[in-house]
Amino acid sequence: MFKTFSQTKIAPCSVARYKDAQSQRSGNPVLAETPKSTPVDAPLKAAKPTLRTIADLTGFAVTTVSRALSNAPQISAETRRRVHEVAAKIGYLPDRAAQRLKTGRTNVISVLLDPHEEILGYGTSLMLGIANALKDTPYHLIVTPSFVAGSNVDAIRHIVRNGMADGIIFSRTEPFDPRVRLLLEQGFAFVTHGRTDFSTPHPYVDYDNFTFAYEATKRLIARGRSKPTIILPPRRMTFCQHLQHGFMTAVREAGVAYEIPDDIDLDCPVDEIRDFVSRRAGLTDAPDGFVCGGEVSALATITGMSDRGLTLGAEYDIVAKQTSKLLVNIQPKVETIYEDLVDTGFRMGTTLLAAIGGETDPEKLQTLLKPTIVFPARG
Amino acid sequence: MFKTFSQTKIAPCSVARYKDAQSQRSGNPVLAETPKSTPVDAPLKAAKPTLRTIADLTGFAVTTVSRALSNAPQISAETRRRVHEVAAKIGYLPDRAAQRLKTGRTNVISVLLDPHEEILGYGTSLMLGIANALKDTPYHLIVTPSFVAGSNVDAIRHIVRNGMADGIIFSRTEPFDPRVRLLLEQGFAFVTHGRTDFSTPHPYVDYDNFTFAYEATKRLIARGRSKPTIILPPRRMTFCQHLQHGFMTAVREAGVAYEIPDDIDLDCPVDEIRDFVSRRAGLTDAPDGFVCGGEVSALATITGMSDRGLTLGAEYDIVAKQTSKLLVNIQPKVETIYEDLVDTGFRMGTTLLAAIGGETDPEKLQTLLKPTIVFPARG
DNA sequence: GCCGGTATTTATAACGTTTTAAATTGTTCC
DNA sequence: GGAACAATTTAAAACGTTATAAATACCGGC
Repeated sequence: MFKTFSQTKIAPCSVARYKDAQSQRSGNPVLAETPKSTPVDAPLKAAKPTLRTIADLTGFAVTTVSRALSNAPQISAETRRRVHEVAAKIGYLPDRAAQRLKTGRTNVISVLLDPHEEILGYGTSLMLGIANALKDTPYHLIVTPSFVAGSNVDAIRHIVRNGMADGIIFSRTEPFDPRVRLLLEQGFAFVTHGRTDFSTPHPYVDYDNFTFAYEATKRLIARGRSKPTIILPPRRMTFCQHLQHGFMTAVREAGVAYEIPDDIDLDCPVDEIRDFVSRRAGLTDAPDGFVCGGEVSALATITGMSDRGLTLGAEYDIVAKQTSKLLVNIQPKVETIYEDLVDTGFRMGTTLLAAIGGETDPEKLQTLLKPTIVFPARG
Repeated sequence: MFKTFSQTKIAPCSVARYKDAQSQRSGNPVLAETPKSTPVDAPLKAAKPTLRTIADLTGFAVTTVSRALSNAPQISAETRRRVHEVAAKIGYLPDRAAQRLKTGRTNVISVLLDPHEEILGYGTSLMLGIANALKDTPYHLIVTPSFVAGSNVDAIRHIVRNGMADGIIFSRTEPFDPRVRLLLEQGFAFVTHGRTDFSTPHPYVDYDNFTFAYEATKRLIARGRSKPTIILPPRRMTFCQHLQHGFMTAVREAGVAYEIPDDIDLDCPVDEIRDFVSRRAGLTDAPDGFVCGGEVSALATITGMSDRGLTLGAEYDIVAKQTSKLLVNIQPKVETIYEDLVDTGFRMGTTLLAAIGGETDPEKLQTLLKPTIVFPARG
């Protein structure tokens, strides 16, 4: 089970001749200079096959080959078969640049990266899901960071203005999000993580935060907590209202006391949340149940309460939104409701592809993911 | 400080006519149909200016304009000035597709995304940094996920084979990483986060994990801990050896007992680490000092120890690598040494650009980032 | 006023694809 | 045997840029 290592010598990465990283692309039609060449990876950079190559190989004209590959109707079945066969054999892949130049389609999806998404792999999970949806399509995923948090409308304007992508994905929407307004006005394909209050419908994938907050709060009350509270995201974001609404509904139904902290939110630095919770716990009428919109705030809450000598499960309970394996494995006493961000990304990807493909039915472009509630047996 | 909200009605996103997300790109030379048009964002999708536009406007030939914009030497100063002026005025931006088609350069950097990077914003921080380095260049950042963990050599082969990018960025290198071998063989520009043991040098940005582990271990010993241990990454990765080496050096120098768990690593699920720590703490001769390579493993360790009734700072200490604000703010008693991943990404970006630009001096393409040690005064 | 030479500009072709329009082949029918 | 027509295939042009090679303007010197 345990092993003692002898002190191993780390060979320093010796610095000798340095392989020129350039010198590619000299249109050598045969094989391009094979470098050291382990036999395995030798013939990689062979002459890149084009439509012309297939045309020469089959005897058809370039136009015919192009048509055959795009399965145009006027090509005979036999021709189509033969062309596809040869294309597959020589590993033909259409040149993105040429296609883009000719058609104006970029085959690019742009995902806007908010600095806030740095935390806890939110952005990464979403991207993984999106990439999964794009897997067997010609689409590439390019990430466009907005260096100024919140307002990446300039980045969007740039993408639209210069045709940098066929579609845009972004998160953290506000009720009258200027990004959504801009994209609707320009008729540019996009999908958001989160809804808006615009009267014109637009593609989105959202998590049902109302239900999350409602069920979470109910659970706290069912466990006998008499004063629930909720740590909300910044007020300007749409899903803040959904959370609040769900929380309030459960609270009203049960007729219990409650509290909504006003000067703290999920975007606050972790220590501020921790200190707030700790401070509040020291005053009278402190809450004994927490709905946490994220795992980090849940951890901050636990620490803050623990600073007052209060223990989770004994003096108070937490129900948190779970988006990774972090929280539940570290502190199993926190109850959670799961939001699958990889799946969310996947759905955003397919939704955007549908929108780009011309789908206009809002039914098919709007997804509200219901949380599945699986609380452990009452402990 | 606390505020009670009245139960707000959430207006459901009404579903009416749905704006066609397509119907772009009809080569309207003037302004393209202005949709609803808030006066602000109206003239966005104007006819995209090309070299031809500038040529017509200035009276020069297209070739001359191209040359002037690329600051070719044989263009007269006055011409260059005039062309730049007009280009700026009409907001000219060269067409990426045309440039790529003609030159073969893609102006694309590909970052490989390992599923393991999902945790704790590792990937996102790196990308943010890279994007920052690419900010004022024509380069775009495309993310290429490898769906099978660890071996994304196929993804790389695809990129190289089909000229999908000008350079590649990836992490988690192994001493004789097949990805590095492939790219060196093909003479393709890349930069890694982490070193290898190949005799041919290659561009990298790495964190000095030897020093990290050495200093962390020394700190534990200085605090009076008599049996340090270290939770290492998977053995196959290069930086595992660096960590181990640093740990062992400190241990040998001090002549203290130590222990290296063999069947647990940083990639293990959090609960496995927690359970392992807890189990071990229940046996004899348990370690009383932990060097943790990541924040998550540190949290797992705290919980595991806490399950045995052992408290951080009292019965044991932890020194962990810190890559976010999470850990220190949640549990300030953990001492940390910081690794700035955004900065790392930034350096990887500039390094790769240098490599693509033809730089071959290993001195300029290899960076080893020294941790700055700032431990609080002994408490 | 013409020469050689340099400085500057230009026309033309090409990158690999798709689109438009035209050409070729095959078939049926009188 | 050819007209009319459908089924296939094809040639040529275009997307916006850069590279090659050629043209033109400018200049001093004689």
